[in-house]
Amino acid sequence: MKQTAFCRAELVAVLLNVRKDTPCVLTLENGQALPSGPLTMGGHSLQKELCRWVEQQTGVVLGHTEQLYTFADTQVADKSRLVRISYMALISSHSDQTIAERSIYDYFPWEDRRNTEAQALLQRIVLWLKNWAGKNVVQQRRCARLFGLPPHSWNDELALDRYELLWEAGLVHEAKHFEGQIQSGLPMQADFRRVLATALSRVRAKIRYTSVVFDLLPETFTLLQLQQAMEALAGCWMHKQNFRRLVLQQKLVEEAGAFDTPQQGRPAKLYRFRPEAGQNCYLAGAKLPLTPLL
Amino acid sequence: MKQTAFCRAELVAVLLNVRKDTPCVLTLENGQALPSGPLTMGGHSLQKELCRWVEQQTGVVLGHTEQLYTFADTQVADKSRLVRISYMALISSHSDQTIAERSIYDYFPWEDRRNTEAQALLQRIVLWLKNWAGKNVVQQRRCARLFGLPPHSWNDELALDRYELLWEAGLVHEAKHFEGQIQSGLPMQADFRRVLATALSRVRAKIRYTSVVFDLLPETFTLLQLQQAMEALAGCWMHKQNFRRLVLQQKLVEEAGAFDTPQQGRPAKLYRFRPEAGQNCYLAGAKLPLTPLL
DNA sequence: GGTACATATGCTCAATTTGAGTATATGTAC
DNA sequence: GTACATATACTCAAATTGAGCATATGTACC
Repeated sequence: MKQTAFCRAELVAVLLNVRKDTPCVLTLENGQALPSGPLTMGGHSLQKELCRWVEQQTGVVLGHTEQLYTFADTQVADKSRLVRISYMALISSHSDQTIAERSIYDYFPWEDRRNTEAQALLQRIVLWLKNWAGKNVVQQRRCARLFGLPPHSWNDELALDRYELLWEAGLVHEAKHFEGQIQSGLPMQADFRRVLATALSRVRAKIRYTSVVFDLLPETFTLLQLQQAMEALAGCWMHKQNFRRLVLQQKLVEEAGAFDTPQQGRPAKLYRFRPEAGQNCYLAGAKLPLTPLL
Repeated sequence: MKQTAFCRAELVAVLLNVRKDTPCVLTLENGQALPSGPLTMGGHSLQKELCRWVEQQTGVVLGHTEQLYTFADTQVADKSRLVRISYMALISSHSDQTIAERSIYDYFPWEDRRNTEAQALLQRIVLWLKNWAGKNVVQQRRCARLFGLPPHSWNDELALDRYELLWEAGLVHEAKHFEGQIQSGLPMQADFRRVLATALSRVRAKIRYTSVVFDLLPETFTLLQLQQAMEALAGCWMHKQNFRRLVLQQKLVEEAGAFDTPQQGRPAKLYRFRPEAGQNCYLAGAKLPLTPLL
């Protein structure tokens, strides 16, 4: 075994947020970077350190926080290692801090299946991939699985895998052999976009079987707001009545006793999350209660 | 922001394996440690580095490998940070390497709900916890949720959370204020047992909705073997006929054309995993097809 | 050959859960 | 009070699941 290596360590944060029907991320440097900073010495857990540090930097109070992934790049300059520990944190959308946020889908347009323009882009991507895969059956299958082609159906949780595939296929700016024909979302510095893709995959998986969506909502909310948050994150439409049934039957929420004050239409009841429901709610078994494709 | 901190970095590996009906882990130092070593310099990805390093050390070829969690302990000696990046890797049970393995349930006896002795232990743990929680409603609820008391049911995926709760309650040796009344599984050095608990939780979650179980099985296997691997990991019995139905209906496997040669009983067909099935199989929606509690 | 055993495999059926609607209620703006 | 927009209630067939019984096919031993 080789000698112990000293290296630098950094924390990277993906701060997520939902504004009405858009999932947002806090970015720096004109949308090209995620907040990050060196790991300091001291007796705190990484998680606590991150929270404190983000609060100092942005004034934002973090909700659910979770570690994503640790990358270890080799620095070209001195061949030393740079360890990047990435975290995802959810911010309640009621918090009125003005922070520079962008839609996650600015970076992954193909992930928003509610947007018809983006779906046209997806068509072009798929064509390119078909060409890229050529006669390689393994890659053909991979493309089919990841992009929901014929035998398969679209799986929103595979956002990270899709990004990695596009990277390999040279379809994103960060790729080594980028081929610039297709407008494939905003690029970011370093590995940041990959970290963001990791966060998207993770949060999409987690909203299904935990109560993390509620960390993105204000204290009280309507069922429509809840549904919109889910739709924003999952990037697809859901069946309204069935969604309500799912939520109410499981007693995940309780009435807050007040009503919404909408611009139009009948005011909706306000609800609040029932902490007794705990972490394990099935806000959608494995499949989301989708709306039928038009 | 403080100055950049240099720190040491280590890799830790949880190597998992299933022997008939027991989930095993490769350990060192008489079961007290997990294989670990310093992160070396060099241009490889962490994952590749880990694989190569484990192969060198143990001669074992790794199947599915995945990052678990990164811990950052503060060293007492010089106040520097030690970053530990932990990985879980699955080993096909056909590999005939003789490696020193222990049952995972030696470390977490309460997690094996197939074992009646262990369930007696669980009774005692729950009593202790009730006493520990006292009148603190939050902790009472937490205990109830994690240990499947009245309103809740047992959730095998919460192994990590349970370990953390026991740690806080001073019921495991590693805890700061350990109270040694209850024989609560073998202890390990440093954070290793926590890393192992992370792996257990992770693998239990993953076998439900991905094909990782197959990485633990030999090339061809019977449906019973598949079921036993699931049962070993989940720590509970499953309904045989319904399990078969689930697997066969989804076409996750194909007949290998040969038969098992058992000691007793009718020989079972051998199957092999169908790679076309891809990663996303629902080997159990959210709930496992359990056998009714006698 | 036949009996005991042990496991594999096939099949049934009621109870739930899901998918996709239709129908009705209750607010605002004009 | 009419148009609109959204909320909420309820229905019903299809699919999935939970639990079980029945039958098939092997070995070991008399």
